[in-house]
Amino acid sequence: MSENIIGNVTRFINLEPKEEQFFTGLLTLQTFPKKTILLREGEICQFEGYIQKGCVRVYYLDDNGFEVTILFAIEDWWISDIASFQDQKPSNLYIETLEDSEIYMLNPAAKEKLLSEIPKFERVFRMLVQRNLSTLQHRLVNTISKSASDRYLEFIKVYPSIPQRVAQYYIASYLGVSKEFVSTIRKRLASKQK
Amino acid sequence: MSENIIGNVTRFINLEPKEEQFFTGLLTLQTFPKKTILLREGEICQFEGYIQKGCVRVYYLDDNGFEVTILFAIEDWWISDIASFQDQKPSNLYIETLEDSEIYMLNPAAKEKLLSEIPKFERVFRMLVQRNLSTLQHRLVNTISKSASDRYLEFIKVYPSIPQRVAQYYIASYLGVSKEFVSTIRKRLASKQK
DNA sequence: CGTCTATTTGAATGTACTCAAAAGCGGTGG
DNA sequence: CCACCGCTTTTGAGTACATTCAAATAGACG
Repeated sequence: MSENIIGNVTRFINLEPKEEQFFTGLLTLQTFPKKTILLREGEICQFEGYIQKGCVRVYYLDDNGFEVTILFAIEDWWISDIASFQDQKPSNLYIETLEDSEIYMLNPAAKEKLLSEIPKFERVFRMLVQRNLSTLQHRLVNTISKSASDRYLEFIKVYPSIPQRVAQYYIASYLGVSKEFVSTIRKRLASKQK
Repeated sequence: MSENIIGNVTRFINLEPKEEQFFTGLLTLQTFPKKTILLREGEICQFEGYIQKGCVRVYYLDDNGFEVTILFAIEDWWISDIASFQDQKPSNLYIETLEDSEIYMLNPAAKEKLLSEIPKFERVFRMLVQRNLSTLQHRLVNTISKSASDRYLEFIKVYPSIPQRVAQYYIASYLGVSKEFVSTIRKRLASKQK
């Protein structure tokens, strides 16, 4: 049933059977069709979500109305706008499903209950934020110091399944290049001339 | 004495006089000359530091040995490699003073004591990490979607004091452009033609 | 099979980079 | 006080990487 999310959490902390039950009792499994917007700019994020099945992206609309993809998330990943969620303040991000998805949703009240009942969950959420921060740091450095084709290569190494699952222009908006240029990169790589 | 750091913390939580004393008792005020490396790649970060006076930068050495500045920090900012500090694992960042600096240092043992004694400090550190995350997200989006001169303009708006305090090539390594190009940008801006 | 969307291709352009050299600036010693 | 040295910034020429725009092709879905 909810094996995966337990597996995810127990990478960081151990749980008694009772604690597992308490935790899963606080979650709601929701299903969303492809292209559902789970959060939009200006809204307050009311969930931390664990993706049981599907694919989601988090993006930002820049000053020119251009979408910049911050993050792709697939099975076994968590998604949220944590700043908006924690402080209950308006988000400046969008979160959208790219496939039909099943997501375990944890709302603010449930999270609070969870943390006061089983404080060691603090660690789980801290780890998630930290990993987020490290990933983002690494990505910023890559964006600054690597060529687009190197970034593409690293991307398909880190997310091997994504290129088959999402449209190429989403990948372009993640890499920070035009959709045409992703096509050019792929052509070059295919002919091995890098 | 330690007014500033108290002011910083009490933006997030209220402190009784006793709690203030307990907190400041855990800190060590250290002074470092310009160009001191406080943390280098491979080391484990043993501090969270509050800058009382001075200027510091956090940078990363990319695959070509090129420095990418992640962050500048001046008075009233905190610095650390939080992932390395929390998990006591080797860092991949460098932290270096750019001016003679006075920094309140909090070591892992002291932080632990602080949190177990005054749990509401959890909030302070959570806010710091979150702010970090938001800033980094914003910076990534800018790096992807704005021209170098727009990024320069935003930089001097956010850090008005930095250009006067640090060498231009540090700013270049923050913006993700060559040092020569920062010079070109400045020339263009000076002649108002953007 | 036709329509809509996504991807590819190519030409022209622009933004930022590299390399090399010159100029500016701050400190130090004669 | 001036001359020199080292470090930083500026300037310019040539180049590379990535973009825009327009058009052609390919894929997906009803």
